[in-house]
Amino acid sequence: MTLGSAPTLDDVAREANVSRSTASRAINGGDRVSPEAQAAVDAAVARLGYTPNRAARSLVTRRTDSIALVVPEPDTMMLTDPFLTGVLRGVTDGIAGTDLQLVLLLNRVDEAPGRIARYLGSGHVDGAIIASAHERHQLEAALTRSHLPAVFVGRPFGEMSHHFVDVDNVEGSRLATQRLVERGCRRIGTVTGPQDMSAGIDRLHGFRETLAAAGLPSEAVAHGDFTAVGGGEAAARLLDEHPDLDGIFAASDLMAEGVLRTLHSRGKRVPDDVAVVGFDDLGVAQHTTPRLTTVHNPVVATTMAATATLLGLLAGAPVPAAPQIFTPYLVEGESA
Amino acid sequence: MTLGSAPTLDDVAREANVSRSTASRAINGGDRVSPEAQAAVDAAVARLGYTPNRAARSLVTRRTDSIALVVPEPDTMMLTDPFLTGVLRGVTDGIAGTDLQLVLLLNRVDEAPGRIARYLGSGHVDGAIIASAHERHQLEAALTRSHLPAVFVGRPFGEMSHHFVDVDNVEGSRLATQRLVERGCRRIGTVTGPQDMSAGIDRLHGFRETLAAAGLPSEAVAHGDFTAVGGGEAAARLLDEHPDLDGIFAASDLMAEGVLRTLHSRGKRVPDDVAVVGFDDLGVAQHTTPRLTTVHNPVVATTMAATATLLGLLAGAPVPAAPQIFTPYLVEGESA
DNA sequence: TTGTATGCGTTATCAC
DNA sequence: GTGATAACGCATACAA
Repeated sequence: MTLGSAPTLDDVAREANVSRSTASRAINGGDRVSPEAQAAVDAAVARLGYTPNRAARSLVTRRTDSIALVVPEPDTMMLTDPFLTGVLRGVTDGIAGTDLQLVLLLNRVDEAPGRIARYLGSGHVDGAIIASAHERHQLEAALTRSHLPAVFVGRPFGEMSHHFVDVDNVEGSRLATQRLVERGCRRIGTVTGPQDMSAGIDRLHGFRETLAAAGLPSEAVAHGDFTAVGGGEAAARLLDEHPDLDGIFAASDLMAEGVLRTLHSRGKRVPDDVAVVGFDDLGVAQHTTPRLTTVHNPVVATTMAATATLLGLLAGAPVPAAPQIFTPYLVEGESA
Repeated sequence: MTLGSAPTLDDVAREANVSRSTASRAINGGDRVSPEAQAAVDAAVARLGYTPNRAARSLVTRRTDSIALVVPEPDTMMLTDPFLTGVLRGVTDGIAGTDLQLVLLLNRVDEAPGRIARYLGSGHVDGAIIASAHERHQLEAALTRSHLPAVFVGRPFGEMSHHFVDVDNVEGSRLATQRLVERGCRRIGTVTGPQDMSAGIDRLHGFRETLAAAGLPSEAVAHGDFTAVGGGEAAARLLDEHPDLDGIFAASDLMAEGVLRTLHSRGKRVPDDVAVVGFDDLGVAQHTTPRLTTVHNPVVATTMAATATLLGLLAGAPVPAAPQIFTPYLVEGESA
């Protein structure tokens, strides 16, 4: 160990008066090492401030000890979505206690497609958590090809061969829509999420099913993009086509915020003229005027579960039989 | 190259009928390789789908080809700050075109301090971008000790030996405060950012200096934490102590949002009773009611500059003489 | 339980 | 311009 360079396993071994292999074993779990040797190595490690060289370890173990969090979201607006925050928090907490690195893979502005898929397929990470997947990104096929352990946060589109964890979006939108129905609304519309994302699709399904079951029409549908601005614009279109609307289900709180703004600017009182229910409960619902009635989406828990599944996969654990689906619940506000 | 395992440099060399050394040279810049050899190697690489093994390369080059983005923010609320979004975007765009990995280092909930400092000092990354640094994190000392190339987004506290890029916070808050003064406000207060962050400190300085220059008192100060909730609470305290306030400078738009909410709940009209100016212009300002007058904070540009500086450091470029300071500007809204 | 020997895939050195 | 060959730091099969 020359001055200035980091201590190596050899330095530790020398310091502890054992062989390199014994030092290695002591450091990695302590299997087949005498208590004395273990103590000597531990002491040497502490004294030298030794940290294993990740590259060298990777080279022989053929693992990188890092996982990727993929957010293939091309829209800058989307990044401000508290959803990403929750995902970040979930993954971060999920790998706490492990020595896994988190490599963040965001879509770059104006970049050619395929970079992320290529990266994932190139063995740079041991596994991946995929959030906010759009159908057009075609990550699923690439993932299938590369055999990289991966878990989706939110149901993927294609063959159900991918692992995923999700919130029950159909049930959530059912809760939201049912609330409007029970409140007495009879002309109910919805501002949907993107229809190339499973969350957007599922929440529209729940909406339609609930209204059908209640014997109410469900043709008042405007598509949003999970942003506040997009939600406001969708609400404007909705009101133009259906001026008599008395209830709106917005498929995300961010969009609901835009809906409230549009309603306000058109002089509609909430909830008296038009009742509104959102979806997510990730912080914005408490800050709207009036406070938003919404459906709680346990993003952090969902993402932590996804991370746990991925860790299991990496450890060679038996494959879970079915995806974990988390249950949403209604959160009282003043808007419906 | 056995089936299922990734192709190695040896495979490429064999396929191209050259030695491993030549293949390596051809792949890394093509210095001292004949055009024929280069072409043969390129073809082989394409045919095999070869990607260099990062661990092996790291081991010999002693570089990891990855940089860390450090957000030592313990408060969950803070993560939702659009500031982080901008930083993320800036770093991501800043390393576009390189093959650098982005390793995200977030503070974990309830974690013992020092993990991030240890990680940075352990040679796992080639460099680091530090955002949202609080004084108590003591990253600066650790960074100085480890000699890890690092660039702060936002001025650090201690010795000025660290590289950093910043927005001119003093000038920004001067613009904001001056706007209130010119509008006719005479009893002006501020909701500050955390006083253990340079942005929080500097914005308070600009506020005080401007009022002093205008011959106005500046004792109406309440400390916030850069969150909407904290801003609202600070505004409440401010109004309790100074009921006659006719202008408030909030040191961030998120806090300004809380300020507006508090003013609304107390029946104060904005801007007629109390004018409000924020700071950041990262998306929330356009969505408040009324639309917020604020100061544009070029976070993405700032962070991209920080990333560029770091890349220069890694490339052994001459150290920039002085930190880059970006200039903020006022953005018209309806609140002041 | 311990140590010896080997190889992981790459770049760098140095003869040719 | 090219190709052997030696590290880089670590984990592990195998012998002791």
